[in-house]
Amino acid sequence: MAIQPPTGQQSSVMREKLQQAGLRTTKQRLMLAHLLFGSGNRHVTAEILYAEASKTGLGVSLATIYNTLNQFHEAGLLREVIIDQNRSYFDTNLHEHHHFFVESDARLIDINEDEISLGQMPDAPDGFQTDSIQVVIRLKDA
Amino acid sequence: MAIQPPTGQQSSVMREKLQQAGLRTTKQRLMLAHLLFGSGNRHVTAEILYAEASKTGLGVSLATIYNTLNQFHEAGLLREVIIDQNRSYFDTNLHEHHHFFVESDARLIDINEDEISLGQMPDAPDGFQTDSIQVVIRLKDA
DNA sequence: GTACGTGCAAACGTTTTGCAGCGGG
DNA sequence: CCCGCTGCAAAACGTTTGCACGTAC
Repeated sequence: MAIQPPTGQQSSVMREKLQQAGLRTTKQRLMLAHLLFGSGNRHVTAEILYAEASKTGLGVSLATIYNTLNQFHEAGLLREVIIDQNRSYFDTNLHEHHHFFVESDARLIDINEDEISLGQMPDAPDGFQTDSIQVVIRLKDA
Repeated sequence: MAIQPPTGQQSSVMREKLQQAGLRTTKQRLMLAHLLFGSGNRHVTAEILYAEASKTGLGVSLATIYNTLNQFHEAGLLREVIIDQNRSYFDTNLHEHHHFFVESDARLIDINEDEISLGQMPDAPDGFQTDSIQVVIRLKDA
């Protein structure tokens, strides 16, 4: 096995992930992919990801963060969660699932699949089809 | 019975509504209340309401539209529906209910209460309590 | 009369865009 | 080598705010 480049062992995995999505494997995208997909499911805003990315040696501009999040989203690597008027959230968990939203600190929490079950859901009105079903449970401090 | 002011017969109804909410009955608020509550349940954005208000004789500034929507919301006369990243929706239907969202034209449609039933919903995590449960079914053109 | 509402314009925070230069394929 | 990506700054967008004036009570 070849010696890994300084960007870390995960590089080749992330490299493949980007290539499969039809995206060029630039330094910034590899680094962001590593932050996003390197450690389980995550919910990020541009601001959060920018803060993390800024801590790494590699510099990234906020514009690139936005561009990259949008590209990853279009490429199907991320889901968008519309839950807060003030910022966009992206979720690395691609399965249809639902969320708690803690209003006091703008934090998103996955609802465990076996804790929720939908009852009867309506058919889409004539001329439309259902794209997705999203359940949001807003939480306040007890 | 006294002769009604030129603002129309509904004025006294709206006047009471505002007074009960602890809001002063200004010309603008009465006009906006009439647009919002005068004809069944509605889903409005600031932009939509501004367009309608501008058509009436009475002038209103966009800032007043925003202020008024927020005040009505705080006073409990409107519900906020977070469903679109680009604009805030307000709903005159105060009951907990759910929505279709037509992505192609950013339109909100109420889901009839008897067409939907929730199954098992999770308890709020420790330290929190459920504030609201919102189901959004996103629609695309068939 | 006075506290609150309104209108305007300017400020705000988030997100997008135009463009010159860099770098992956 | 070329086209796409990056960074920066500027623009765009919906929304909020500061202040002078007007008005409900």
